[in-house]
Amino acid sequence: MTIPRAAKTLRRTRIQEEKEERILEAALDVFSAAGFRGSTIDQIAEAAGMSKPNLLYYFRTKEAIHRALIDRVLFTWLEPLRAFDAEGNPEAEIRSYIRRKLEMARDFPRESRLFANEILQGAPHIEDELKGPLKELVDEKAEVIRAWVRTGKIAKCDPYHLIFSIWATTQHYADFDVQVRAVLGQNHAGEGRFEDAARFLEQLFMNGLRPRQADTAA
Amino acid sequence: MTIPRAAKTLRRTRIQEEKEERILEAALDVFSAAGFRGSTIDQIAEAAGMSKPNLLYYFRTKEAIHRALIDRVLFTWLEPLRAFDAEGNPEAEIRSYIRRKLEMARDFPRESRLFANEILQGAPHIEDELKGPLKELVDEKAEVIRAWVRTGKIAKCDPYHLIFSIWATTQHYADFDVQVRAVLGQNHAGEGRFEDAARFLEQLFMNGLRPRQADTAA
DNA sequence: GTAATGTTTTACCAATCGGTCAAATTATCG
DNA sequence: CGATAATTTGACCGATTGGTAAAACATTAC
Repeated sequence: MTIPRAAKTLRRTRIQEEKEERILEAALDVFSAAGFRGSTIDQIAEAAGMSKPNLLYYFRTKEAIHRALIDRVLFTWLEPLRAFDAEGNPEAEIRSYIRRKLEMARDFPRESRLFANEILQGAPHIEDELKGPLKELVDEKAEVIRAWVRTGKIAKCDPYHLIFSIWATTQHYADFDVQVRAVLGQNHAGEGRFEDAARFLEQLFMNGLRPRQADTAA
Repeated sequence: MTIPRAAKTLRRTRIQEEKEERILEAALDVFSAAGFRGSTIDQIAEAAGMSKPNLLYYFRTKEAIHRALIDRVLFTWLEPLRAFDAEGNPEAEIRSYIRRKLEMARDFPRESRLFANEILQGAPHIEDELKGPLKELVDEKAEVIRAWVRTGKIAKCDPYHLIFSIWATTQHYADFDVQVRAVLGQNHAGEGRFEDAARFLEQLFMNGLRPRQADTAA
């Protein structure tokens, strides 16, 4: 008598690990390109090179695949923000945060789109993660930035909106890639747009946040 | 013998105008919240308060609804960029462009999400609009910005990435609204976040783009 | 080897999808 | 009014959806 679902077994077999890996990889492709509702189990199964019932042997529902994928990707995704260091030089920290986020937009666009799709459609599956871990992390880093403002190391500004603007500008190059390509046209076809973007954004934020007379006075 | 489709009649009746209006309004609700593939005709029909066959009497396919909606919204959506004036004062023009875009994110979030969904998923229905009218408009305005840079009125920077960064930062407040709310939490619950964002972004871009010694020299 | 367990496939299901059809109903016009 | 055209409805269709059942097949442990 066989126990029907892989989840029931405590010890995971080699095959289980391999197949789950393949499924999550395929699911990232599909979910990031079409969102949760727009994706089908069949698409994921085909991308993973297995039959639908076979896939459902490893993940019982579409939601289970999605949840496993989110859980797996979220931690890595927040890595750059976590690396934001209170002790470091403000200018260098912000600059390297921008660079890291931009590198992630370039190297992991599917992950970016996965979250973008999810949030855009009201975050029905990750509301808790946003209000919990994410908020706490941002609150913590906002406090760091606020301290920098207090000590006059950067211009007076709202730390939350500073973080939002870095998220928005960097992730834009992953999430809205087709638009960026369409507007830039053939002449900027290569990956050069990421270097141009890095140059622009670093300049914008560095000059934009440099402390000015009025700040230290107040 | 009645001609089966509303589209066949040359003269549009009062009822046609009213119903098409209601359908497009409902479609904006549904498409902006779930994307094209994630939306169903039934959802739109229910939101419009009519039966599915009745809706299909006015628009023959789901794509036709979507197309009509895009056509209708796109022009208005580009209005702020079109208003960008070469003759005006650079600082004032950029500042008011940011303000206008932010107002649109606040007042027309559904329109913003409609396009965001579309572009995120590869822009399958608006590729032509991106590569055509949008690109041309951006090219034109980029030239204006480039002229400002040449005459030393603003800092040396890539005009395309400047435009992208304004799009990204302002639309962020519409497209990623749930995340912004989740992170800001209850204490910033009201609409105050838009004013805070406006203050932050104006400061960022004004200071970030102010011409510096090195620019005028080069 | 063989028995137990783990994996895959085939066939299937009910619900939902986009869309059609013809008949019934309502508005418009002379 | 009556006739004609415009609108609405309910019943329906084939395809696709998420998911299941059970048997066939493969692997592992002893």
